[in-house]
This record gives sequence, C-alpha cells and structure tokens, in this order.
Amino acid sequence: MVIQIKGAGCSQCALRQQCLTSCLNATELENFEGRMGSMVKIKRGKSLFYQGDCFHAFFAVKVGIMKTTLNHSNGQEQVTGFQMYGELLGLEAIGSQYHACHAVALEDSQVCVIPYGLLNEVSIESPKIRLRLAELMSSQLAQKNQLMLLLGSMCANERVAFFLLHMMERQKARGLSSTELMLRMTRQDIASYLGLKLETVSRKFSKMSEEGVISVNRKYIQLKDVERLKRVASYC
Amino acid sequence: MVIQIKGAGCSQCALRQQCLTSCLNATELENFEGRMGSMVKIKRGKSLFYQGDCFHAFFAVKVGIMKTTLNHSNGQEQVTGFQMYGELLGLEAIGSQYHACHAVALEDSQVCVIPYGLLNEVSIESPKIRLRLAELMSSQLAQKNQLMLLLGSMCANERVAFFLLHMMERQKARGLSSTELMLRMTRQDIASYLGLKLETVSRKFSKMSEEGVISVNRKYIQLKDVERLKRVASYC
DNA sequence: CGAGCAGTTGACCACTGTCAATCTCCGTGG
DNA sequence: CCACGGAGATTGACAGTGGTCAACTGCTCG
Repeated sequence: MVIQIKGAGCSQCALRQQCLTSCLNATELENFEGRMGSMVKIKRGKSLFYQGDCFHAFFAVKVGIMKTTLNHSNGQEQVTGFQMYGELLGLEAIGSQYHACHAVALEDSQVCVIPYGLLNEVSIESPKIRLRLAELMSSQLAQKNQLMLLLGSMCANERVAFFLLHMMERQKARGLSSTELMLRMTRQDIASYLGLKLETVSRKFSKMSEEGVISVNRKYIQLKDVERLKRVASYC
Repeated sequence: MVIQIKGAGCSQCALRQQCLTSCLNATELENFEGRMGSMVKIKRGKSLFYQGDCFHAFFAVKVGIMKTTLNHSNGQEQVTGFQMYGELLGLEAIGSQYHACHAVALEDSQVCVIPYGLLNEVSIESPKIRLRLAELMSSQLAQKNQLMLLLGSMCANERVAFFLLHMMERQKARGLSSTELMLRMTRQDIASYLGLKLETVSRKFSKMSEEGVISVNRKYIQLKDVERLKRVASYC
C-alpha cells in the first residue's frame, strides 16, 4: 500500500521556500536531509494514515495531491483539506499523539516523511526549524479560520467561487497555469469540503459555465472571467 | 482601554496544567515568570487586538471570556472561537506576523501576555516550552477540524446541541458546574459561531426547552437531559 | 426610572437538499 | 482493440430547513 523509497532531498525541491526547511542554510540542510531523507509513494485511493493512528511523523507532499477527512460517528465524512505539492500534513496530531484525521491520495503521490522525534533532535542543533514549524502551524490555523468564515457565512455561489480561486492561487504559486485547473477530487469531495451537496456543486459549476465565468468539462476547469469570479466570491 | 497590571504568575494558576507552562519545573517556571509576568485587564466589549495588528505577543485568558472574530469584506462578522480561562489566543498570527482575527472581551477579563520574542529567548534554556507550544497549536488545529465537521455537515439542532455540550465540557474541566451554564455571548455571537442566524438559535433553544432537554432563561441555561442532548448532537 | 438592546415568536419564502433518471467517461477484461 | 460495466457527473422536480422580515416583550444598564 505504502512503498518507502530513497528520499529525493529538500535541496533539490523547487518548493523548499514554502516548506519546512526554508530556514536552513546549506550545512544544516545537509544534516537534516541525512536524517530525514525518507519518502513514500502512495497509489491513488490509498491511505497515508488513518484517524486514530499513532503519531510518529508528519508529512510534506512532494508529488500529487492528498485529501484529509474526518469521519463523523453517524458515518458521514467531512473533507477538511486538500494538500498540494509543498504542503504539510498531519500537524494536528502532535498534541494528542494520535492522528485526528484520515489522509488519502487523490492521485498517485509521493510524500516526504518527517519523523517528529528526529525533528526534535535536529532542532537542538538548528532551533530555527522549530520556529519555522510554529510559523507553518500558525498559517494552517489562520487558513482554518478562513474556512470557518466560508462555511459559516457564505452562500453556495460564494463557496464554489472561493474554492476555484483558492485552488488557482495555489497552482499559480507553484508556477502552474493561472487559468486552467485539473481537479483531482470528485464533486462529492468538493461538496463535503464546502459544506454543500454534490448536486449543488454541479449546478453551480453549470450555472457559472452558462454565464461564461468558467468553462467546465468534468474535472477540467478553465477560468474565463477571474474578475467576475472574485466578485461572486465577495458578495452573493 | 487595556490596562497593564503586575502579573499574577503561572505558579499560582489553577489551570497551569492545561496551559503553556505545564511542562516546566519550579526553577524554569521562576525564570519564565520573571520575564513574562505581565497581564492586562480588559473591560467588557473592549478589544485585545484587531485584525491586521502587528504581532508581538500571544495571550492566555486568566479571568473571563474572550471571543475572536473575522471580518468579511462585505461587513459581516464570523465568530471563530470563544476562549475561556486557560486557553490561548493569537497563535494564528505567528506565521504572518499580523493578527488574523479580532479579539474582544465578552465580560471584564484578564489575560496573560506572552511576548513571542521573549518566549523564544526562554526556549533556549527551556526547549520544552517550544514543544508544548507545538502541542497546543496542534490541538487548536484539531479543534478547528472538528468545527469544520460541525459547520460542514451538521443540521441546526446538532450544532446547537454540540455547542451546549462543548461549553459544558470546558466548564467541567475547570471544576465548575456540569449542568448550569451562564452564556456570556449574545445569540448573535452563538449563531455566527455555528453558521446560523440568531433567530434559528433562539428557536432551537425554545424547542429544546419545550422538549425538556434544557431549560432556558435568557443567558442562563440548565442541561436537564444530557444523554438526549448527546443523541441530538450525533444524529439529527 | 426609562431607553434601547437582546431575545422570542410568527408568517412567509428561498435556497439548498433529496430523490431519481439519465448521461458520459474511464478503465478493465475478453 | 473494442465492448461493457460502473462510478462519477448532470439535470429535473419537489420538499424542507433555515433565512428574512417584522412585531412584540422584557431585561439591563446608564
């Protein structure tokens, strides 16, 4: 299910500046890589960790895209996030020592494994890395607050527009197209993430398409009128 | 607006075990207190920090209760949390160096000021404190995910029941009543936090009261049938 | 003691959810 | 390589939850 491979190394990684080791100099980075350099491949649909799993390490997405979900006792699933290239995964487990969510690959992916114990050792010599981790966790908290705003006070139109713009922003930050989007998740996943039903997401896509704001072909989306999309996202 | 007073000290604090310095021994605690010992009083309705304020310190609630809000561009406000005695505030600003939300006192309150620069200095001698901070931030992340579950997939009944149970849990953890609750926030605040409208919250309170699950007298709530409330919170 | 804010309740409505039918694409196996 | 099965997506009709607007009540605080 999960295949361990030799690490590719942060020094080669195009997204290092957005990731954990952005704060390290060449020497420190070498030391870090020497200890951490392990990576796993995960096939589409396979899990990286499950809700309730014991916490040993957190992860950084190297290739592909992951989703995290939370399972309600009554069986329904809530998607809590989609993690792209350069984003961290599993940080919410540090406090409880148990993974609080379930992480699944949305396409064949690779993730860097960052064992928490080893990180703590490295941070004795390079305390900067702890500061950097705090920064990244802090940013995740700020993002979650944004999501609360979305889920708590936006209408369906706004949510869908917000989602498209946000996905696009992240692509752009990775040097990819800022108008074309290949969604790797299902309508059901998007709907759950946005607190809607899949039919509603589908309908909003169709409506925006009719209006010429976007064009939709299954998982392939093109933004035709970003300004109007932004207006939809700000008031409904 | 904000009055600085001499610090009361973690060593005297009944909630130290749940707070930042739980990991420190007597000597370390003394050192910590010597540097951090400042506290501020905030009158009801006054702000501790605003969205966009420069980040210098985060805070721990010592007395009273605070709320944090996020202001949408179109003027509406989303409540992102209520912070009780022993809970931390402002952690989402570490990454960006700007406060990402607005913190207001819901009653006359006191908060401990933890300057981030000083914390980093202390953590050179006591690295444990950084680990503890990571744990607390991690727990906040896990809680935010829970809130996403609530906002993304629960109906109004479930949300209100969940809210009451959660508030009660936190009271209980502080050695206060586990059946009586004096809400310090308005219906509007509760509604915003839960992604509902104030009329809906009011109606759900009334309905639960009719059904004998709780009794409501304005801000004073009694839980009459916790088991049934829990059932309401799990499926609707 | 009085004004005004917070809360409650009712009537009505709209948005989103539900259920169901149909379509389309993708991947698997013959 | 093609056919077929099935999951994912779209669309329509209808229903229901929660939102909107408004009137009224009763604390609370100045």
